[in-house]
Amino acid sequence: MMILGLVKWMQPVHGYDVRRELLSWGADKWANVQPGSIYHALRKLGEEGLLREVATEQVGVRPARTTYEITPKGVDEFETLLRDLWWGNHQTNDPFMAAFAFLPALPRPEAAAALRSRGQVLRAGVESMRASMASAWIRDSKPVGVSWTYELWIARGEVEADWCERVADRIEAGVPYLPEGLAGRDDWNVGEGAREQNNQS
Amino acid sequence: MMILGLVKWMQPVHGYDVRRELLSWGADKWANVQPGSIYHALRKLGEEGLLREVATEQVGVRPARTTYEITPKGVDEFETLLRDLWWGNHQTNDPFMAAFAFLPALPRPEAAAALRSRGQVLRAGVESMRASMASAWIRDSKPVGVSWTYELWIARGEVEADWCERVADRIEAGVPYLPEGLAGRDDWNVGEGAREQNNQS
DNA sequence: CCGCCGATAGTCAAACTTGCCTAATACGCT
DNA sequence: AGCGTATTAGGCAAGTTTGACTATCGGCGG
Repeated sequence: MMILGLVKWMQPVHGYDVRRELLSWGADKWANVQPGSIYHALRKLGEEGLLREVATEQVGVRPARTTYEITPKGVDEFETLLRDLWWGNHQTNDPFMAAFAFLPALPRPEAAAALRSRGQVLRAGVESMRASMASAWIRDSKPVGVSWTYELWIARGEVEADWCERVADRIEAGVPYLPEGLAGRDDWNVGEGAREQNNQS
Repeated sequence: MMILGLVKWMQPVHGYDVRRELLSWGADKWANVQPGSIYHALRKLGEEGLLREVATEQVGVRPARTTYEITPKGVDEFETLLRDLWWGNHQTNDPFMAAFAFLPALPRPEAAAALRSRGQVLRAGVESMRASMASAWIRDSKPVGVSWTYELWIARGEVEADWCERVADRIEAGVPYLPEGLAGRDDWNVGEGAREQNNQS
């Protein structure tokens, strides 16, 4: 969990602070940390002895907020986790790749169109990140790591947009989905008109 | 869920078949579908009326296996989901990016070394995929989509390896993590030797 | 002055995942 | 023939994640 890292960084914090920071990083998109998970995670880390409750102040009639702090054991665990992530190469799982596996399930024109659209969206994203990086706000008020992250996203985005267009070209050109010798229908008769056919495993 | 798609593709199937296919795709790595999830998913899809139980044959004393088939409603749902994934641009969430956000928590030499290592691992992966693509087995016995997928992974891998090396260079060159004007320590005094210090948020 | 809206903190039950377990048969090895 | 291991199917309880919800206060437009 990277909640641990945040607590370490912001030292005495309460859940809501963590939530805001996480959202400001847009971390709900690229880490799997939705706001709802935070409090549970904090409590669980507390039970494991990685965090320690520091105070439980109450301002007015608002819900009491509990402040947490990291313990030495927590620091240890955090560094272990961090090194794991930095050194290990964990496969990134991409929902689009999952969908792409079902390529033959879409009519060719639609598949090509979708890919082209995706390519454009990616390029737009790249442009917007370029603009962000050029802006003074990012350069002067955020850690440099942010820019470097953007750089990676830009590079990935460009490569992927190129790929989308290349594949779209092939699909439009009618490149067959299955190799010559292999039995099976080339497309999955999308929509209706599906009759029984022999599919031996 | 992409289980739905598999059932549609392999028509009457029982859970174990789905599991094997999924594993043979390596889908446990890039989709979030571990073998244990499959049966639950099948049952749930059945309850929702997207799948239909076809038979429950029992061979010998083995556990009975229930065979499923997709319903028209299921086909609809599948196509909706598929289009969603093809057209929408869902952010891929990458655990490494999460870890990279904590860059200053690692000593510079280690961070640089980790990045270089990562770069090499990525290049090795790229090479192995290149080899796979060149091999006849892939070309002649798998859908072309597989090769295209590999192509994307190769491109991504290369771009990312380049990035790793670029960033490692910068880290080694001692580029500061924080912009000039900003208060805060440059690194997070990793390891020991951490004494209390004034960390005003 | 009043009502509406957003920010503040956090809870909760439901849904989803996951790793591990069972239990019998087929198969290869000595 | 005896034995160990892999394969075949699938169950299950425990852990995680999530989206929706509560309830209040400060400020702002009308």
